[in-house]
Amino acid sequence: MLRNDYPGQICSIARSLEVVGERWSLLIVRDVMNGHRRFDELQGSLGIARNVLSARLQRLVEENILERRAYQRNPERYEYFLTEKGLDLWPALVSLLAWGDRYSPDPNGPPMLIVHKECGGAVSDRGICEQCGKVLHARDARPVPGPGMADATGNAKVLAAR
Amino acid sequence: MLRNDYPGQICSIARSLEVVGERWSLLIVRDVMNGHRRFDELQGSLGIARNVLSARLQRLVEENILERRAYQRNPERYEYFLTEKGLDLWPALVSLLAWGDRYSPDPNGPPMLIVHKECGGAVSDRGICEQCGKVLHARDARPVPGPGMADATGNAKVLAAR
DNA sequence: CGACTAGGTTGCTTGACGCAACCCAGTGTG
DNA sequence: CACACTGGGTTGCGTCAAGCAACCTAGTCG
Repeated sequence: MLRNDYPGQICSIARSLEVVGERWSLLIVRDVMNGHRRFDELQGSLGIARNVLSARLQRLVEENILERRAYQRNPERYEYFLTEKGLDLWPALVSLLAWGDRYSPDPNGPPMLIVHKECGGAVSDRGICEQCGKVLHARDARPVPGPGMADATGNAKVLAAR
Repeated sequence: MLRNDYPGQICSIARSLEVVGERWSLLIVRDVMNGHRRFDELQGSLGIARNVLSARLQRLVEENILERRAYQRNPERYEYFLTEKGLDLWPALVSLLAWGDRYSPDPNGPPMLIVHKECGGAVSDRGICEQCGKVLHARDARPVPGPGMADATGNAKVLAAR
């Protein structure tokens, strides 16, 4: 993927991409938002090489996008959680999702939908509830499998189980 | 940077990133939005290697995000323009811009601001005019150099001239 | 005649990614 | 007691993409 620097660019987009523009980074953030919190779970869901996943997680933790917490001792085992900074990537992910749905449509319909937890309304490309009109944030919404989601993928199972 | 495939991912975010997640791609789209339309201009502004820029432009044209048009003959010289598909990446770029401004702040303030052409209002992270409340699209807004923009960069000059 | 411009292409080197194998501590299983 | 399994990684190796500099082509300018 990307190297993580864009020398000479004086632009907040470039600065954002230095952090989350590396190959896999945004997909890791998306997966953690969808409830995948452990190393093996992420590795299986993404199909990413283990050494690369390890490097990305370290970077995302350093950048304060993820937080690594032990969920047991002896032996220590870890989970990754999104920080506020990580959760605030939600609008960008929603935009990319909407763009992908519009321009690379699945014949069966979108594989993933995002709905407003409070009222169940669909979420627009701007992260706004189309039913109640509220401007939403990561915690206000929830992914649900859409009509295009294949039957037996890991993602589908996890999403359906939530 | 990124390779351009995420095998096994059934997700519109992954599909979007297969197209625009490659290193430099989104920055090229941003630059074209900001009025850089020619090969050498893009190369200078971005500091990207010429062979890589050539490959990216070809891919973006293939994907119907950019359009290549001759602006003269003898010899033929070309410019690149955004298609509707390319223009529709604007909300995602605005989100990333806002995220970068919030979490990697420039001590002097944001280097680039986006304003609503019609009323001059600032544009929010959702691409909404904070003054008149309208949901905006690429053509409704315009970048202006912010307080953090250094004095003599190529970007600054171009932006100031618009 | 030589230099310059615009828009690339070619060749070489470096570094990131993918893959498989291995490691380690603790927990079952026969 | 030996053995396998789990979770969370690390190591080594080969390949492919990115960075850099040089070159190419068609036409214009001095």
